[in-house]
Amino acid sequence: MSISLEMFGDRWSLLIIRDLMIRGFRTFKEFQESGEEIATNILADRLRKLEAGGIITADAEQTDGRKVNYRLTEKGIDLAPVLLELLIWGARHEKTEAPCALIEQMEKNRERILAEVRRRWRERDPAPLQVRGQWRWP
Amino acid sequence: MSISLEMFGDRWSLLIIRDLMIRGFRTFKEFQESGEEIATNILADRLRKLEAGGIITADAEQTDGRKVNYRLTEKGIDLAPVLLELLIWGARHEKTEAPCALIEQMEKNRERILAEVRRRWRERDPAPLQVRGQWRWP
DNA sequence: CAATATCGCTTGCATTTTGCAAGTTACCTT
DNA sequence: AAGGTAACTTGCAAAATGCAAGCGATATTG
Repeated sequence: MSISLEMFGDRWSLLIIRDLMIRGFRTFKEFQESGEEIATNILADRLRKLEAGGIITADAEQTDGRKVNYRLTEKGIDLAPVLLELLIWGARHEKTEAPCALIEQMEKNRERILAEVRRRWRERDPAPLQVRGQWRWP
Repeated sequence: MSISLEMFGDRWSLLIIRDLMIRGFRTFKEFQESGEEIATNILADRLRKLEAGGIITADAEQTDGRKVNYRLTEKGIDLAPVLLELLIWGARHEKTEAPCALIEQMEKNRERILAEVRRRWRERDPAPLQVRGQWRWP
């Protein structure tokens, strides 16, 4: 029962997936300016590898030929439960900013949050789940 | 909502955690000989960092002063849901060996498997995880 | 239409991390 | 006492990463 080292073996891939899934990122520039400080050569390399691994797709935008839209595939969006559990764990064990209510929220609403993430993906809704550092989930 | 790069930012930490949690590994030598081909200096470094991060403990064994027993802390065992979701995802998307039954097993028995993992941790049961003797985790 | 800006990269090189083989130290067995 | 074993450490080579600059294809502006 092995762990895919394709994304969990490096520092950036999972952050890219999270940003696609939760923050609603779509373009190279958004990743570049996200404050994560990822170098552009590494970003290009990781996007290439995630695409090769069937986790994201890269399509040129219609209205602007320079832009490329990156999106999660079904395989990619199926990582939502992993991400959610990871965020729950992080909130419980790694945060100092009173996260207790948040943890309860996330655990109680696990299925609802996952459903919402999947709905957004299906409908190509680009709005982030997270707004200005605050959770929008009721 | 950030992802802990302490373990998810490198190639080996998560494998070490999995081996502690599921395969029942306890000692340096077991990791060394697990077939993962991790270099001993890196292994020592990762064990040190996981300990510093509060995810594992390192205790000298009573009966043999050379041996060190590594175990997950509560913070560490709380990663079980993450691991399980990751294994489910891997089984669904990355395996060729007829995993359909296995996926169903894992998804249907999610809570039972987690309970079993936690029980073994609580009782310090070193046996690798099996589910009702039906199948093993290689 | 020409000049300029933007987007998604690539390139060259310095720095950091990793991998490999060979020790080293403390402890255990005979 | 001699030899083996467990858990490391060390030195050096190889690979991955980070950084700054540049490049080609659009798009926008004047």
